[in-house]
Amino acid sequence: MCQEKICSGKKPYYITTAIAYTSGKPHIGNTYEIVLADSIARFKREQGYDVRFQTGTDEHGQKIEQKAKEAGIAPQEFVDKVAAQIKGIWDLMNTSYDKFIRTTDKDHEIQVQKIFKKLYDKGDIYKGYYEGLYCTPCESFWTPSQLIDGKCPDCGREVQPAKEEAYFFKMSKYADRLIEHINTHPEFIQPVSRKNEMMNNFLLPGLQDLCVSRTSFTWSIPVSFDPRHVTYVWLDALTNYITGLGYDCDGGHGQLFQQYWPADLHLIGKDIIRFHTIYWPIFLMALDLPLPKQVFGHPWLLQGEGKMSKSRGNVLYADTLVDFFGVDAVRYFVLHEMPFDNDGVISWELMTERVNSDLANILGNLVKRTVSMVNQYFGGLVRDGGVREQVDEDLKSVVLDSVKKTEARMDELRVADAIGEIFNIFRRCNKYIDETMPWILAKDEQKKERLATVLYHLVESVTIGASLLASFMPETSQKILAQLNTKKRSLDEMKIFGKYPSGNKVTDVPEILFARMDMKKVLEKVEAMEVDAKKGEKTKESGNKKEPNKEEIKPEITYDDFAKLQFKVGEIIACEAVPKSRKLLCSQVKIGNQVRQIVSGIKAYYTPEEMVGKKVMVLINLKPAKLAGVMSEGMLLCAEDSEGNLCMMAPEKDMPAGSEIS
RNA sequence: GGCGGAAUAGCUCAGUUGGCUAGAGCACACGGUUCAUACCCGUGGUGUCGAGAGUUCAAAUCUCCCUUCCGCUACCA
Repeated sequence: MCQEKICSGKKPYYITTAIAYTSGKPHIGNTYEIVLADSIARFKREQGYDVRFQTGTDEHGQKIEQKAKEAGIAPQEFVDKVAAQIKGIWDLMNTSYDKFIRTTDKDHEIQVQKIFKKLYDKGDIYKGYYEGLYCTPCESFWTPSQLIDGKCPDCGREVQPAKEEAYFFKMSKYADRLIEHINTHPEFIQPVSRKNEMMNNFLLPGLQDLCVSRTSFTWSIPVSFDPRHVTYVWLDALTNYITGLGYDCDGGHGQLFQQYWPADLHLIGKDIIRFHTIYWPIFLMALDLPLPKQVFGHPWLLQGEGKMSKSRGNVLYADTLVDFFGVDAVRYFVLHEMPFDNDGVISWELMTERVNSDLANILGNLVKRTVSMVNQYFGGLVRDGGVREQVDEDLKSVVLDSVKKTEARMDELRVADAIGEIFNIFRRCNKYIDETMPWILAKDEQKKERLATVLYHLVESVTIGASLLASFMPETSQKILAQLNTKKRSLDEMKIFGKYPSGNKVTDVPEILFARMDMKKVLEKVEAMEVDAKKGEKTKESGNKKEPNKEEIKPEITYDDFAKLQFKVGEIIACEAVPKSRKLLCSQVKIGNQVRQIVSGIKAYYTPEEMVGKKVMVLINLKPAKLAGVMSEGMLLCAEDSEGNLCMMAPEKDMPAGSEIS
């Protein structure tokens, strides 16, 4: 422990989220991470750590360059807008970050250039050639494994083998050190199951060198000594964790860096574990810096039915949910619904259920009935009457035990479980009311002191529960404590039962914390909202540019490009649903004298029966592919309207199956 | 194809080194209660613990095999 840390009397705790990519508005799944990080950061503060909490945005890259172009604005203007939007959502979610870094921040860019140069001078970065399969319209390289059906995963077009000059980082040089580190620090990669994946798939078979520069786009940080090249994603993005602390490659870092590096926790999504547990530690080794203590790859929050797609207009955004349910309800949901290492699911139904059963019923109702009784029986005065019974001991032990367990769960980063422990307090309180039956006690003047004691214990328990809740639902915690006319307890103060000042007066106007919601009404409103959204989108389309995402404009092609496609008239002679798939129909299509099997995603619009006998337009030279395990040898062409309704393309007059279309 | 994980109540999942009638939350049904937001409390499960075989006095838990699903990864088309 260093001098400063002892002086400030607090141990430092540096937590980061991944930086969000500024390609568009983050949905609720992206928002989950910042809320999770926030609850951990807040709890660490409660535990007395000197917390630094950093988040931010990743703003470079080809995709952003393209999006900006589509929107007809400069990349900087584009990322300024999106970054502001992201920050707005982080703020809406009431997250307590200390630093919001942007990779377009000047000081970050300068350091990235210096780091690049330093690693080059050191010999860890060298110039070579990037070989891969190139998609010209997308200006992107792909590895064979990234291709989808042999085509560009972005646009679905053919790719060509190509070569591009690029700088590479010698990953293999540090591999042994990293393997050693991972083996001697079992806590480094969380959840541990990911450790094996990294070891078996990357480290043990031998690391490939990593491409760290590109020449195919310009919206990134130029390589200082070779300006044709710009820095390619990871060296730029990952270093935010140190540049955000004022790291200086030349050694002139300020106090922040000395105080908080190495990070205690990088909180990231499970999709980027590899970059944080392999490339990032190796970069740090190359820079002679200590490694972060822990990387936690959290699971994802998925939307029910797995169809979070913008075109369907059903993507859930944090601000929409907040409008409906309130900030703390959304915070509660995402934190509670996400187990440690399984993906969670969110939907309007689940969200409503959770709000009703946990927040309105168990918590809100408890606070209301408690405050109401204190008002009704004692004019709002909370007083310890000193008449104890056995049941009080049980309440007390559950409350105190929950405090300990909450802390234990948080130390393991099991946030969902920690919240569960807190709600145990509230559940126990409701039961306590039933056991002690204050309304019966109230009828007997001689039981008055017992009644006072019961209510005192209740108020005390709710005070502790509400204090514990502060890291997860800050506003609600405050509201409850305000109603009880008391202050938030410190963690140590929560470990003692009976600190609520006897004789204190609670509010005489108890407020409903969470209103129960009618599921039907919620769903009706949601439906209305979605219809509105679609209308809005239509008017946007017909009116001005604004939302350029909808109308995809493909680059011009030559006649030769077109001539590659071969279309014929096909007749559906048999058709059946593909088992185990929601959308697919499998058709036998007669084309000339051959019959082909073609799978299409049209089940929602056509029944197998009505397909039979139709003459349709078929793309016949598409490479066969397996869809849902069924071979498909071609494509039935359809028109699709803005709401996603499909219609088969058919010859306008009857033509024999097999007729060539051109 | 390789490595790893999972399969337990209608749903989401607990189940530590094999050991008393296999649990929790939600949902559902019934009962109680009225301080409270039709709320809270209690009671209720004939669940082949994915199938099969084995080890054992005893297996959801260990071994083998099969099936299905998931993650990471590779490759073929």
